[in-house]
Amino acid sequence: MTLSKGAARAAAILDAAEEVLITAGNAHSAMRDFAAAAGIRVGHLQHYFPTRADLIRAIMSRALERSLARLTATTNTWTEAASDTQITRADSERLILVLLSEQEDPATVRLYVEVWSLASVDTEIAAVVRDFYRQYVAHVARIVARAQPDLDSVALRGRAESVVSVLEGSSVLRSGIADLRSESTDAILVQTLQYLIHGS
Amino acid sequence: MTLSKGAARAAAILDAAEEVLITAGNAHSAMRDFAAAAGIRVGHLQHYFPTRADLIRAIMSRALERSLARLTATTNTWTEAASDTQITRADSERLILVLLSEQEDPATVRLYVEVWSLASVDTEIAAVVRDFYRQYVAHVARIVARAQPDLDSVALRGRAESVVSVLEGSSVLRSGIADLRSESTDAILVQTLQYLIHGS
DNA sequence: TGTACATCAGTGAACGCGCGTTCACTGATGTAC
DNA sequence: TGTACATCAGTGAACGCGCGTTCACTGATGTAC
Repeated sequence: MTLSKGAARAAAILDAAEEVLITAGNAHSAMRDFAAAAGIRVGHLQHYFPTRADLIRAIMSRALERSLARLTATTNTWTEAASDTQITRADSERLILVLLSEQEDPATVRLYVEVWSLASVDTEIAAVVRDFYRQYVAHVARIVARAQPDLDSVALRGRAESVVSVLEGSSVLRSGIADLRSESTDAILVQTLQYLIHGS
Repeated sequence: MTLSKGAARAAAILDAAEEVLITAGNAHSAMRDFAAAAGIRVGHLQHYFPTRADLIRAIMSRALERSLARLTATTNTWTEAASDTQITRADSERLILVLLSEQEDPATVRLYVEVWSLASVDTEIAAVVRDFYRQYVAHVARIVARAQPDLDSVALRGRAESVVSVLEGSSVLRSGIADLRSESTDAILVQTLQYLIHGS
């Protein structure tokens, strides 16, 4: 589908602004920076995003939606048709490796950290973030359910939340923030996630 | 030990400033806010912390040192004398519950998130943060070593980093950011951490 | 014990700049009849 | 098919305020002899 001129420009603005946000951080990026990165004037930027908060919110919610879409796309590849078929350890290992490899990208982690920081200050972003994690956990719970069909919903939820905890935590540890990345740790992380998804 | 007048004031400034930082966030707290919270004038604040960056760095490194000190204090309670005695599952469970309960405090999590955000922008803070995690992981590795004396250093490091990952991730999930907190998840988190510390 | 002087603690006003936002405007694109 | 008008895309300058920092200053505390 082709976007209208306005929608295409809005998307281009978000692309450019997201990059600015990733490199400079929320505190150090100004409307003038966003506009310059998009190759337009500030007034024009405001034509699409009237206030700075509007722009930041748009960047963040788009990024979170994209993360969810990517997760869904990844899991869909190994299930084509029936969504109630059992999941093998090989399936989940492939998924885990995809998720971990995404964390190699510093930009993604940077954006997540800014989102967490903003969520404490901007109630609209806070709502979007909570909703994102709710969906994220629900999706993982469905995966766990297909690995361990006998678990009840409370146990599924617990395991799904733990899986997401491990992933979010390791994204911080493995990123430049803590700068701790080693193959042996990756192996144990995979093992731990398998433990959660498939049981002991 | 009693502090000199200057040192006491500096500590009081840091206390007040930390609270401002926690409630307003780095982006929304000004030198005037820090000064007002400490009950002094801006010029006076600058007498102790010449620039804003100096103040922020002091807040952050003090907070991280405090975290490490608390961890050390907690583990020391169950080992009094000999540091090479084996650790029981009861010992480590107690430690885990202490660590998880600290995450109940929104202020701690808020500060961590701000530290992560700042580390991407301020190279001095980045160095402090990396050092903090290095020490944190090393400490946890020593605990794991006492639970599984037969593991080699690579395996210890992997397990320690995974433990810290789980803790950092769950702090995000359990805080107001994702707002996902349930007893069933706590149980599985404890189980997962035990799995890492004591082996399967 | 007293005096002179340096250093530290604290005040208060001002500077200058970067910021988000406002506003009046021009040009391009669509739409009704 | 042409014209009139509304809406959308985009420009450019200006405003006003909040910010970190500077600076000259006063009062308190310490220290040397």
